[in-house]
Amino acid sequence: MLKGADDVIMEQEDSASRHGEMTSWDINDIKLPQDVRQIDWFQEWPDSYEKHIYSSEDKNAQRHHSSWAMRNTNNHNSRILKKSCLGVVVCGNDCSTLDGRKIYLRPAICDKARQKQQRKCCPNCNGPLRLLSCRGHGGYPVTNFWRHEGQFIFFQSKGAHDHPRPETKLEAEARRSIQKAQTAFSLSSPRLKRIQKIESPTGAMLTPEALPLPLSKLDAYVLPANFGEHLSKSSQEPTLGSCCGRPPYLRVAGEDGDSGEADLPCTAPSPRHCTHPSTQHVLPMAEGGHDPFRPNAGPLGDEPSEEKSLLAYSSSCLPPPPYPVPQGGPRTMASGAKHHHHLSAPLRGSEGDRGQGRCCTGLSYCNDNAFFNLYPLR
DNA sequence: TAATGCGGGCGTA
DNA sequence: TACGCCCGCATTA
Repeated sequence: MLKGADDVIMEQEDSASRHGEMTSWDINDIKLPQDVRQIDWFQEWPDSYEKHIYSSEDKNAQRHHSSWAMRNTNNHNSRILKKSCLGVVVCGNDCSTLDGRKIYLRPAICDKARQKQQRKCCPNCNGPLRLLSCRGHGGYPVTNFWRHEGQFIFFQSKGAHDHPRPETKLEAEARRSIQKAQTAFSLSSPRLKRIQKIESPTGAMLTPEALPLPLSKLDAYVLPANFGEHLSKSSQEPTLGSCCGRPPYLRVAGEDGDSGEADLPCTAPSPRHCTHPSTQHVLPMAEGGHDPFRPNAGPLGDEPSEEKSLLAYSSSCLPPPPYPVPQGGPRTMASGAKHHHHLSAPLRGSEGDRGQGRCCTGLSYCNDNAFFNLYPLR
């Protein structure tokens, strides 16, 4: 079913790759070819030594997008934009989810944000996070070059990523959105506050009844429509949240004055495996390969609505193993992933941090991070 | 708040 | 000189 779509996409990619490989230009050439017969589909995961020519109308190309975490690098050449790969953020404990998947988070692009990110905990086991640097280009990070010339945008990558793929930008953004939404939710729901006040100190779970309304409201103005759709189905799936202590939505109002960004060290006892039941709810990205950049709109890739739709977010810690994997497309993922009132389910089953109080005490941001991982969307 | 782009500046090969 | 990298600033979402 999904396979067919993937095959088509793969063919498009192959075509794009072949086309790119056949080009003889170099990004540093004084003059780049202007007799381009065929522009390429936008490549979300360019790897190795690839060259592509995109339409200048291609929104993704215009924005110099990449699902790799690429940061701007000053090459003192205003004509050629250079970016270098930041690698991937992994769990310092090398933990695995129940189904054996590893944690591969997207490094924050902003230096400051990245430092902050590294002080946070593994969403799966609360262990320390570690930045796995990219060394795919002669020991240096893989570099991507972008150059706008006339109707085209020339892209060239140098080096082959020697690390797994991080979550995509949209996945990372979605995770943050969830965190914010969750924070707003916890701060704006008097009823929840009251319950939190009563329950949280003991680590006891909220009653499921306390959530539906605020949650649906949250979905309405924070999450994309289809995002809510994802969530809705999840309510039917049994989940337990006992691995990392209190679930994210149980943060006590005012617990961290910094909306969940407290800089507290990870206190997890280095579990090698976090057997959180819900980690089985893994988006089968490897199969479908969610790919918001896929050319479902053609080489122009001008799909703002598609881009904006945060549908089918997999758990941020659950990238598509084994990597690299074939890229899929929005269509392929649209059929899956529906989680929603799911949030209420763990409330019942979890023991909270009563028994593991030290696991995540005061680490609400860990739990925020864990949100997506514990309740991945399908 | 973070992503992104730009550009100055420094160190190294 | 090219390259990698750090930093600060401005803009944008």
